[in-house]
Amino acid sequence: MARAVDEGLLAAARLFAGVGRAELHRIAEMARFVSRPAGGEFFAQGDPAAAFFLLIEGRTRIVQITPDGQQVTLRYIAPGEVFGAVPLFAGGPWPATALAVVDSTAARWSREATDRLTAQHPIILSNALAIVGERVREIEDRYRELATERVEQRVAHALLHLANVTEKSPAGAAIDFPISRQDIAELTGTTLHTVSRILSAWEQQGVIESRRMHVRILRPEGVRAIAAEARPEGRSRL
Amino acid sequence: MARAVDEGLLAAARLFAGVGRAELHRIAEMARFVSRPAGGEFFAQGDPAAAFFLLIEGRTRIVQITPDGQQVTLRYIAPGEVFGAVPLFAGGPWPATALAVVDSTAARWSREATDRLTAQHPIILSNALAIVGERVREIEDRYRELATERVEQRVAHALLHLANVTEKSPAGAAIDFPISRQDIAELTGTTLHTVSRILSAWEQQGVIESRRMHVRILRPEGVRAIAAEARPEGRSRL
DNA sequence: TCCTGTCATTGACCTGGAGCAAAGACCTCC
DNA sequence: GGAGGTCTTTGCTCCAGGTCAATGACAGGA
Repeated sequence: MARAVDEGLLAAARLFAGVGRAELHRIAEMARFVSRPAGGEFFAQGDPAAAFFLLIEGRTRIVQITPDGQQVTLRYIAPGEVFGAVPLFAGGPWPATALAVVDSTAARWSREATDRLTAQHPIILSNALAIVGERVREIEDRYRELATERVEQRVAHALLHLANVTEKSPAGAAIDFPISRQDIAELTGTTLHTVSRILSAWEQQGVIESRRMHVRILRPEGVRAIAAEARPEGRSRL
Repeated sequence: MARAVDEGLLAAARLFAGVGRAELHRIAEMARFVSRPAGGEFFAQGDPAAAFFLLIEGRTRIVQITPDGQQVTLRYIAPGEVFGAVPLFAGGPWPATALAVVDSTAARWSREATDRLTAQHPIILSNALAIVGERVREIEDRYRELATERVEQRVAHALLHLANVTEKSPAGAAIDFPISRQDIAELTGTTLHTVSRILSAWEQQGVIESRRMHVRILRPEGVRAIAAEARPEGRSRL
């Protein structure tokens, strides 16, 4: 069990950009460690927001649960990313639940620690603003996708994002954590059945490779083409 | 033509909460006025973000335009609300366009003015963080709606929001600016045809009253009932 | 008053993808 | 190895809502 935060990770985190090495050490000491097994939760929708987290290891997803039990995944968190900060700053209860996808460990700063942090290092406040601003942009993009694109395109976008496929990417990229059809459906606003059909089709075309709880992109440019696809006729048929 | 910002409005704006009266005066002087006729734009998607705005008068909407020309409305801005701030803090170009719905006037602070502002009044930074945080929450809620609710419910939610219907509301509430079926469609991720059919039905049931470019809610509780309406059965596991 | 442009309504049709159901394919633990 | 649980695949059906098309209702300008 880790006793001290890896300061390298802290230094790499955008939130702490501009903070000195020595200060970083003190900041690290203000954090508490929290570990959750796969499926466990760091915080639950409805509980009062009383801390923010920095994921150290593992993978976590932020999920909203509707009154009738449907789950909507807002985002996946990778190590080095901050989560839970928005509700802390905006006030009110957690609007969503943070679920560990695999065994995960996070550093946790309480509200009091956060207050001291921002008071002593105003730079953190502007960093946070930039980070949250970027989050707004991302979610707005996802909103636009959901409003205008067809399921197939949204799934393509999601896979590219989850597999960290960028402009300059290698030939193949795998999603490096277990993910089910259901998970992808909750992330793209569709059903596991539709996701299954889509992935089957793509696998037959050879653009991806997929086993249970696992997806690997074989031809990123193929997936990217589907994601960008405007509305060419007659290519449906899954 | 207004020469000086109404300081009352500034004082009321959350962004400046906690700033002294005298300081407020100085802040007001740092602003430039911008007026746009109905249909005009304050900034355009793709241009570099170089300022943030506070709407003084009128009504403005933030719209994203997709590569194939579809428009998606992200939000409507009422007087007293800040817009354009997120891209300014997050960096990069405007991710959307700000269109005046009716003749509108805004106060505009340049990037330089903003830098001075936040340097002199760190409180503004935390206010901004809270505001942006709330924006995240709103857009996430809209995202969840789009992913899980049917068109009719989304339109109901949109009308309630645009007409400022709250828990404790009067019997009837009108949307106090001109709005077309197309506008509502762009806000709810559907088509003007579907909106037209829905509004016609509601009008026949007497829950709303609607003329060209105009919608009035007659029975808020009726609209709210539609907004809350659970999906036809579908008891999920869990 | 008519003309023209914008907005709204409605009917008819079609389809993407949700819902349902049943049958594999794996995985883990006795 | 077998049993039971969890994923996945796939065929079939169905319908909400998108698309197409035509008509109607206003409004402002000349």
